[in-house]
Amino acid sequence: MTTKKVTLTDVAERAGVSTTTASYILNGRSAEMRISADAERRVREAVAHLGYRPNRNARSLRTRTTSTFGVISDFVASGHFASQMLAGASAAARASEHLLVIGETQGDPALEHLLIEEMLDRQVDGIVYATLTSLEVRVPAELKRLRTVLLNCVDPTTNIPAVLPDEYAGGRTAAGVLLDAGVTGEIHVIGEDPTPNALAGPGRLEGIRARLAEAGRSVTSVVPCHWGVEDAYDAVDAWLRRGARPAGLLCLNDRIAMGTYQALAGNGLHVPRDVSVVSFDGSELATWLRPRVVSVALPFNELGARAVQALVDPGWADVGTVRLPMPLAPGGSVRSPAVGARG
Amino acid sequence: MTTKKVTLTDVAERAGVSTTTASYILNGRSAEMRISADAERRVREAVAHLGYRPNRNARSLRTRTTSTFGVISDFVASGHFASQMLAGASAAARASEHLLVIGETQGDPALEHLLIEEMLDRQVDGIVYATLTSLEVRVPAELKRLRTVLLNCVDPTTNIPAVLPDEYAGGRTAAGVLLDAGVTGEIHVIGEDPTPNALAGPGRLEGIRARLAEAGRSVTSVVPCHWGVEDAYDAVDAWLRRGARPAGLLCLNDRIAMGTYQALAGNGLHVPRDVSVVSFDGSELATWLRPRVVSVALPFNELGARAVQALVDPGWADVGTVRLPMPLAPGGSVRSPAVGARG
DNA sequence: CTGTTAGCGCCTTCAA
DNA sequence: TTGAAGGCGCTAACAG
Repeated sequence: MTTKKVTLTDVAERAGVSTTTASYILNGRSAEMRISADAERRVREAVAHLGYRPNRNARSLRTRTTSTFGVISDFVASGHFASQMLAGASAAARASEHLLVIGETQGDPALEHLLIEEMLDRQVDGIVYATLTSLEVRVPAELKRLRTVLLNCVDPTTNIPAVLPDEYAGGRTAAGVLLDAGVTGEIHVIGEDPTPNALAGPGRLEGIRARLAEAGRSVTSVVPCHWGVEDAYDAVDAWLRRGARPAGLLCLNDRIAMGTYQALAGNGLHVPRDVSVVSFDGSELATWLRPRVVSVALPFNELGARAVQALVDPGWADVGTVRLPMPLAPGGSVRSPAVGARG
Repeated sequence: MTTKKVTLTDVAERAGVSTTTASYILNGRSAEMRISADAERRVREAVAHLGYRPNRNARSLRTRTTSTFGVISDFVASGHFASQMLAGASAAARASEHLLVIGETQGDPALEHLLIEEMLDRQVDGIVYATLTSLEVRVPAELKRLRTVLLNCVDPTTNIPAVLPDEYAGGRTAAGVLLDAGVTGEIHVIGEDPTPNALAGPGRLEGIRARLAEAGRSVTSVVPCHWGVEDAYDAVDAWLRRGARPAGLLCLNDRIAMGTYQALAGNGLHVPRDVSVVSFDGSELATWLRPRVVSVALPFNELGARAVQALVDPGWADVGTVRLPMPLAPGGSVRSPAVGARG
């Protein structure tokens, strides 16, 4: 039973109507066109019997719309981040009957250009331009002529809609956790973002500073280190050996938190008894530490979903820059008044 | 300068030739058709000048091929695994001028069915059916009528080509590391795969057993636990408290290794001085542990790439089941003769 | 209410 | 070596 291609014509024939009528019915315009109930019944029967499926390609040629969005991102691979954005985007796309075609540029502008063209050739209805980490970017010129939404990045030179996490508010949240817990000793920040054009680190730090200032406190020091586990371990270990005695630590991401945990343990310091720790990202890693580290989470799923929604939005052009809140993932890494959950 | 849609006709007109000629030239058939060098030059000039790009949709309607593959997977989101497969697949797709359209089923058969139909409606040239973890599956019937390749799963009831990691060989590798290092005491396995139809755990265990048997050794015990960090911690901690004194530990994945590390540390056991540890997956997590745990890696990128290559392969139907080797990711978790790298 | 007709943009047979 | 013409499957004026 090699299912032959069934066309609208076949359906119309079997139902004894014209393709026009069949087309109207299948596009839900039977009421509008006042198609007879009987014709409709016959067409639907034919569709079911023949197993007819419309050829979207042919339809697209006519309608100039493909129900497909393109997603251009620098890295689809690294960590569960980009992929969670994809998952959110994918779900949102389905909600509006779209499919996603993806392209990974690996940060290569030439490849990026190529992929964008490929997508345009396929007549995608819009493009989500995403970066793995929050970045200030200059989008390729061709995107400016299209229905585009930036995901996890912004281009200050254009007013293309953009969706990204509210890092500043996240920073405030993190600092607030320490304050609410009554941490009175020194509060330090671990990790300074070395990536050029990165938005996360500066935003978080700014939020932290602002919140502390409101309480008449301040960041005692910022320990610089790259955002990797080993980097953080090395930096924090050296720092502790030099005699640092922090009461609260704000790690700018979960990998830093992990390295920090290792360094604290190595120096006989216990979390949260001796030191309270709050982190950022809210990745799985945060839940793997003992005790689980309180982490201000990146809402990746929502980011992806929101970006696609912006693409679908009739008011797309005026969406502007959307900043999504970073929810708090609970843990046992902060002393006293508690932020719930198992440690 | 709102770039108007430029068609082949426009190009032909400007070049002073027929669309036929232009089409031949743009499809690289000018030699075959013995088109005059001058006509070719003029057409290329017109293309460049007009910024012409072929409408692949229109082309597809004619050629019945879309240069697009579909990827159906249960979870695109969870961890960096599926996404690495995607990255590999994406790169391989580009190599053969294809783009990927993705669909995440979340394990829901109804949704799966829907997504497959959506892809078929868009006339994809083939479908990669992927699972996040190695699984024995029953593929939906409709896929059997298509150019499909299974990724990270197999369906023993069909002979659809499949690409997955060679877990058995991986198990042998892991056991070999311990043997080569001269570990003479008890060797235990941590983690027994509770997932029904899972392939990874059983395959790895079988390989481990086989390799040890060859050396006249055997697995002293298999400590059962779910494949999560906390599960492993709890199980291993309790087990150690009961007096276990392992010399070598084979953790069935990296998360288990992490929990195991925590439990060992909590019981005053040092890696690798007191216990040698080897793990599976080769995820980033493996590199974050101190010392870095030796891990038999899942070649996710290659898996994805190979799957797409199989789809492109003219001999697709006869690809059969491909098992890719699991390379060893070095670390400092095994005593003596060393497996290179920083700990 | 339904059918006729004309493309969407491209490829390709056939004839010149 | 090139051009004219038909059609892929579908939608949408425009008649009836």
